[in-house]
Amino acid sequence: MSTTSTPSANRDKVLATALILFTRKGYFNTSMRDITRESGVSTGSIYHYFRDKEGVALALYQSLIARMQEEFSAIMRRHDSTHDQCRAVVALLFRITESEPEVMTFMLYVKHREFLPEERPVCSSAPFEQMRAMVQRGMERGEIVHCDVLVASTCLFGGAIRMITSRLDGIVEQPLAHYLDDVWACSWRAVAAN
Amino acid sequence: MSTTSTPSANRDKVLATALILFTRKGYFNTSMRDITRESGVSTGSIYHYFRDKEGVALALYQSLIARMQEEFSAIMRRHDSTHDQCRAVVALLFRITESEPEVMTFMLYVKHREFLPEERPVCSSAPFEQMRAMVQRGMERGEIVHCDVLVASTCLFGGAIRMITSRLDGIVEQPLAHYLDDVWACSWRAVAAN
DNA sequence: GTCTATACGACGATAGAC
DNA sequence: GTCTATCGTCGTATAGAC
Repeated sequence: MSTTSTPSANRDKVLATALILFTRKGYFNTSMRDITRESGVSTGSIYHYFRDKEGVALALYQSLIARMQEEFSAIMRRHDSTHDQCRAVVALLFRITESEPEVMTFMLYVKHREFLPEERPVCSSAPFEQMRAMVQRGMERGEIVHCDVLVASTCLFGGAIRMITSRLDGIVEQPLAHYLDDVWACSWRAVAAN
Repeated sequence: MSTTSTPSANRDKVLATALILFTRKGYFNTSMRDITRESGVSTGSIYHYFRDKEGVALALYQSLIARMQEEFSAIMRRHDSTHDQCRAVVALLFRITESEPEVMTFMLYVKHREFLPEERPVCSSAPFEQMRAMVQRGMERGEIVHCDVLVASTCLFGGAIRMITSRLDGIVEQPLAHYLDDVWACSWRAVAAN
């Protein structure tokens, strides 16, 4: 019932392989030959589903952004206060970082601009706009100090996001769940009203 | 009086050109041909000074890290309290971001690991260790809440660093100086004792 | 839709004269 | 130290059979 009638196992296999290789070795260090070898799908088939190498990266990027957007929307429905919404976002990001590090790496850490020059930068993508919207709402409700929304949202999530990239870099030893309470305490204190 | 007797104008020209091109188009989108064309230095000369393309990137990376390290050391000498030291660091980073965006881009934003696999990630480089040392000291003095040093330093600087990357991405409209007071207020509140 | 074989261009790096 | 000319490799993408 999706727009493309046959989702095709091969197409998915290519995307899954690309996610692993792009995050492990980088986009430019991954050749189409690598993808054919690791996925077991032939060159011809790959070019049947995707225009070119960039097309593979684009499809991957958009599918991950869309997934994030849905998860964030679910959080916004599930929680009332800005405090609870934002904490749930951080908890979700921490959880994904541990269970699917490649997903997080590709979202936050891969320099899409170098191979997807047409695409908007991640930080202006839908999920990041949802994060800013939550903060905006919190300001209107008086939960968050009144100041520039961009500043507040950057400071609120900046620590957590840097914690994630540090973890992905191997600087942080323990699973992120171990730090969640402390990080959130600092983050919320940075912007909480009163 | 440096280790290499002749610093050579050509060598510097190559490094300056590489900084511009690597940050503007990315390392992999920049060919040695681009560097020869833009710098006006011939292929032969470049390979006289550097082992290979990676050698150019490495020399550039190390010179920028060294410069940062010196500037941070000067800050640590000039200020006493952790509060003042850390605020000076943020102010410095904001200033460099505006006056030499390529330097900041190359330091924070270029994925060195993809083309300098042997090098330690930026976050474990000397300047970042200096930042953690400042926080550690602040904790011992009672200026900063007692908690995991990594968490505190990540939360203290995370907002500012994300502000910088947002600015480099074009998300932030105003020069960073405009946000310095607000950002620092949030950042310090996140970790300040009492 | 899937495959193999291959064309073609671009790149990094070298050789060797000056 | 600097240059030009060139080599060999590799990677993307296509052609065309099944």
